[in-house]
Amino acid sequence: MATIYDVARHAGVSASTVSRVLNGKQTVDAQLADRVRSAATELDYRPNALARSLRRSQTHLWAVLVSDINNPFFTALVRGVEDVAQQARYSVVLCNSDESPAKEADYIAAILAEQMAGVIVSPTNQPGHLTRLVSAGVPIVAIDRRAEEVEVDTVTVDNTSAAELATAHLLEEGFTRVACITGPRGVSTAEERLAGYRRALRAAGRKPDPRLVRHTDFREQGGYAAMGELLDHTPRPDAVFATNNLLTVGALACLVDRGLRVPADVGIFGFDDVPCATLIRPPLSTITQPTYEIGRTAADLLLRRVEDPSRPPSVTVLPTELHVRASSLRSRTVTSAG
Amino acid sequence: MATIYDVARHAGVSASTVSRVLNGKQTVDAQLADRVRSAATELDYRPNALARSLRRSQTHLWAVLVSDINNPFFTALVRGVEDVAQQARYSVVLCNSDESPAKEADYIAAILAEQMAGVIVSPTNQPGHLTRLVSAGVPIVAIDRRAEEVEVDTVTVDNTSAAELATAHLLEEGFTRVACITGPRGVSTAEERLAGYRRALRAAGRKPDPRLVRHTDFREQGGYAAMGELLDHTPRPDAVFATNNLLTVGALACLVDRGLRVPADVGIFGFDDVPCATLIRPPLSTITQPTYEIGRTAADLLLRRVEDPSRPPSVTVLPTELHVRASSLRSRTVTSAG
DNA sequence: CTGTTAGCGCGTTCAA
DNA sequence: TTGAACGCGCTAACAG
Repeated sequence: MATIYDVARHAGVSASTVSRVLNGKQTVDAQLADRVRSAATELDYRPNALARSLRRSQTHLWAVLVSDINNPFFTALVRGVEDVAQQARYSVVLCNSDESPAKEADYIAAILAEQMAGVIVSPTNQPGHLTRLVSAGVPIVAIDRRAEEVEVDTVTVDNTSAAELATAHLLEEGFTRVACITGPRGVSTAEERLAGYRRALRAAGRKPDPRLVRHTDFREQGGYAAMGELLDHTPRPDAVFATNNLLTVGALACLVDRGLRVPADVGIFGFDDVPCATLIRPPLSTITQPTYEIGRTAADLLLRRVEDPSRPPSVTVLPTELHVRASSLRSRTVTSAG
Repeated sequence: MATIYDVARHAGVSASTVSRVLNGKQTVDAQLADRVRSAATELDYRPNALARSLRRSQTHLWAVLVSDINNPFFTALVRGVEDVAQQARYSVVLCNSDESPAKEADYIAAILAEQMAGVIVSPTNQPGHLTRLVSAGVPIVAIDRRAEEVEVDTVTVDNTSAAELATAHLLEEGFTRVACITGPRGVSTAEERLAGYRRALRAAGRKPDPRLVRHTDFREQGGYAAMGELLDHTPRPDAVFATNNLLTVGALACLVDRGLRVPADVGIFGFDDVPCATLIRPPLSTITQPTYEIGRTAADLLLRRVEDPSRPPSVTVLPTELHVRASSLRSRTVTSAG
């Protein structure tokens, strides 16, 4: 690999001049600049990012640290991040903590060690993890979940209201024993969506029944098991609100395996888009989030923060959409909305 | 951030001694080593990976460069890579070329600039792309698709035979106008699976009809459009073999939208696991690949190549599984296999 | 406007 | 066994 000195020699100038030209400093004679540029292309010169970063103590790498790489919600979001990043000449790398605090810690160490220029993260809220990044001055934007301990830019949706709407819809449809399968305690999305579920029940004059609530990990397997438990106990639910796409799929799979009909035996309402939603019968009622926009917005915030690290942290709440389809309709014709 | 000099001062030794201790060189007095280690933990010293990499001209970052981050085949595979990488103390970052040669070029430039320690790639086979990595001496393993131009370690499956089996099954079921929806020309998986389809037809004494073959991009939208075209032309297929999961989903969505029954009107056989496969009715017949194993194997090969760059490139062919389900069964009861 | 000099933080010679 | 000196490739002071 050619270094900046090779280019300098080739163009008959000093290394600093090469550096200036290649970094677009306007204080170089036009003719010299041309010589430098042609020397650079001739030698196929590519600046050593390591050396540059060491000098500037900053890279042009952004990390997107997600809790589950197999969740299409997160991968869809990456697209939005990439589009913004590319325009600002950053590269985006995806890191998968796999819901494991240890892996998250490893990646945070790597992000720190590699001095990455910014991080977009769906926090697992392990004590100290994000603090480490913040105190190192790494620009951070939290997505999906709220970060605890630290105040950072956040892009999220109104989980509580969306969950309330979905649950209210089930109640209005005439379901009387509406269960909720939600994620781990302490994860803000799991808590907020559960809170919305409870609020809807209270608003309808019902008392939330703790026996109808299950906490589990945000995985298909978790949804499957939780649904099974709910069906095996009293009161047996006649509808279920699942607070994430994987939970929805798992719950549905459980219902199918037990030969229960949806929505005749059990109604179901899901959160997030489900892969192949159009192919699943009956069509699933879901709350959807603007995944691409979440990614874009987070990336925009990251850019602004890189420019001005002192700006006060902001919280952006993006709108959700309620899609009522057949899976949540009691004894009515199938309609479609949203 | 504390530097190696801070630690040295704190421990009353020189920076070189600190370096030696922290890199496990055995030539340091035990007592001194202890002092160094406690000084390091006390200052929460974390080596600057940039400086270290600049010096060693190598990072501890692996890149997995895939053509579609939304394809679960690729994200599932990453898990296998991660497990191997973690044990060898590498971090894995995922880069999404999004089937765009320009983006792939950008990421390759970044990989080169950041001097990443290794790359696992599903090549788009753009002229020069991989060559650039190879000539820079970056260890590479190709997955899914074969790399052209360059000879590199490759992990793949026997696409031709698997496709032949699937197509033969459709023919044996009595389908007479079996179509094939495959990926872009020049992509080895698309070509090989198409070749297997043709081989099965010939083996059954049929002449492959070019009007029943469609090339498109490996996207759901592509599968949808291709299926639509096939249905709008003569001869109208009574079965379709789709050579990738997204194509399968797209084709199926098209059939559903047109009110066609599967498999009564049109039979379907897919390649790769389809998300939510268990929830789709009728259950889909598919060829599945050992995604996790592909990731593990590729990572193992990468490790070996890092250790011994001179080792001759190898090709690992992993087994596929044929899962015959209802979508490909003509006038028979629904059974399940595999 | 240009070149010389210095140093980012580390690992690795070379002497001692 | 240890420390001093050097350089990885680059950018940012400082002079000229």
